[in-house]
Amino acid sequence: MGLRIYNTLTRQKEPFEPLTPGQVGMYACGITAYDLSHIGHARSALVFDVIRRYFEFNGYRVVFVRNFTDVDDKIIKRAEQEGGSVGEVSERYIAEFQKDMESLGVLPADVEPKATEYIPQMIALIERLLGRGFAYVVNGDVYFEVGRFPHYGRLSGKNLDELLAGARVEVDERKRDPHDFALWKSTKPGEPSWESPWGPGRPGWHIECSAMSMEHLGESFDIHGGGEDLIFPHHDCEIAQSEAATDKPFVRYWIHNGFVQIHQEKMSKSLGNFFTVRDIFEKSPYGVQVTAEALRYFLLTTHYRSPLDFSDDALWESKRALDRFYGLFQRLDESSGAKGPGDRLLPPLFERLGEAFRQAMDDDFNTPAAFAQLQLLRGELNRLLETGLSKQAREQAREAFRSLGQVLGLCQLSFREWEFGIMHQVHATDAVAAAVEDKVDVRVSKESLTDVEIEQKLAKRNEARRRKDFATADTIRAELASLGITIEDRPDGTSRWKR
RNA sequence: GGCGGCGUAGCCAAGUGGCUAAGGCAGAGGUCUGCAAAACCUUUAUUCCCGGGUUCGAGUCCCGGCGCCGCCUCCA
Repeated sequence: MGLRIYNTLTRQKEPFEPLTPGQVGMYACGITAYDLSHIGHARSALVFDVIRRYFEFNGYRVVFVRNFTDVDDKIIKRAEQEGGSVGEVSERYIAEFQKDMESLGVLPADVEPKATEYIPQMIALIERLLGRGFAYVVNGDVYFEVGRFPHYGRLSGKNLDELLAGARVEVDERKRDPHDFALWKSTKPGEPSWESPWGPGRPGWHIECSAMSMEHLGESFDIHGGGEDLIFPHHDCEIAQSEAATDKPFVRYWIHNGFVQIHQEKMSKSLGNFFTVRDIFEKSPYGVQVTAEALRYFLLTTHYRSPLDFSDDALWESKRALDRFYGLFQRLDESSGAKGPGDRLLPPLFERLGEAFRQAMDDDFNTPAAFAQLQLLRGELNRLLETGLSKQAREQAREAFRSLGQVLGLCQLSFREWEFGIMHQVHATDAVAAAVEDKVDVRVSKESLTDVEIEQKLAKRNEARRRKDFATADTIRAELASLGITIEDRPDGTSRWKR
């Protein structure tokens, strides 16, 4: 059936047909680098990361561009506050963003252009617009004249009359229409500026994405996306500028992700109700990889276009769901020497659930439905494990999760890297609060025993169990439990353990 | 005021005209176990915010309510 994508432009799902067979050009609006990224930024980055991974999973050659806005009012303001230069501020927060994305397992884009490195392209584009009569110059500023572009507002479904009716914009007397937007802003004292045919200044926000995307992907390309708040005015302005300049359709598929909310309210800097990605990692009682996977899982349990309510409880619920996967991976790793009566059932199982997984992802990247297939596969394998699977079959099973999980960036760790402990008895939020309050690093206490020491204690315990000395056995188990180590006894008298 | 979206079990969340409404988390009972843990089995929505309508048939389409959210200004 093939991939179908919900296109904001047409407000319906459409079959995906790339401009060039086998290739995909996609551009995602990245961050304005003036502060640490919050979970909302992470969601957006993750959504496009997964979309990109899924295209690659399907064998497309993808060119993925994600930009950085490194000059704008907020960065300038921040630089004034911090006493640094605009370049220092933006460089710092770009580095922080990249650090956060690496923690989260969001792959770097193929190109990560910065606005200030594309000034010549922007100037060229503005000149084109001036030459074609879509823009005008006023005292060193250049504005795009929205009235000249017949479809302005098509993406957001707005028209100029409606916009005016609800206008909350300050009317700038120099503009011919209140909705005309700046392509080039003349410099003010103390601000960074570049030379241009209209005097020193800096680019408007919208023009940078048009210039950078066309530079790397061409005047028409497949996919452009970002948070849903960018639909208007940002993306409508991009369409207007780009198409006015080229007379070509700018983008074929517009993809927008929904917001992260806190208590049913938009998470945003201006509302002050945000959690940074850094907060999550710092407060987490788990290591980076485990926290990242829990956060990824959480952010993908809701379809990308729906709002997603963030809470600690919901995040750690995702962690618990992942525990079940890694518990299975641990069992799959054990060499029991079983013959494997269930082996022949595996190929059709992988076939069926793998196909269902692809169908889910094909349906506008329906990650929640795709998760359901992985969970079904988990259940089936747990059952088959009881009937018996050969070592080879178990390796294939693990590989199936690795392969499908690759698309979502999940299930890639070894079970020894996963951390099961700590949250089993204690409520997640309490544990986090306790850890923060007591300044106790929970991870330290969990790692206070080496694998060898654990094995030694287990050997002592199982020796006691053989003597039916259950008091001693239970004492050892309690001791390990207090260190965040869980014991699971096997039927044959041996035991496995989890951190 | 204009535009758009959402309302499915205790919680999270798929499903957009047709077999018995996915899946997860949490809960309950059971199997296994010395006891646990894990896993497995059973169990949790005669019903999809409310009221009409279209249809042989609707959670799914239409109309009208109610509630919530977003955009219209920088914003992922």
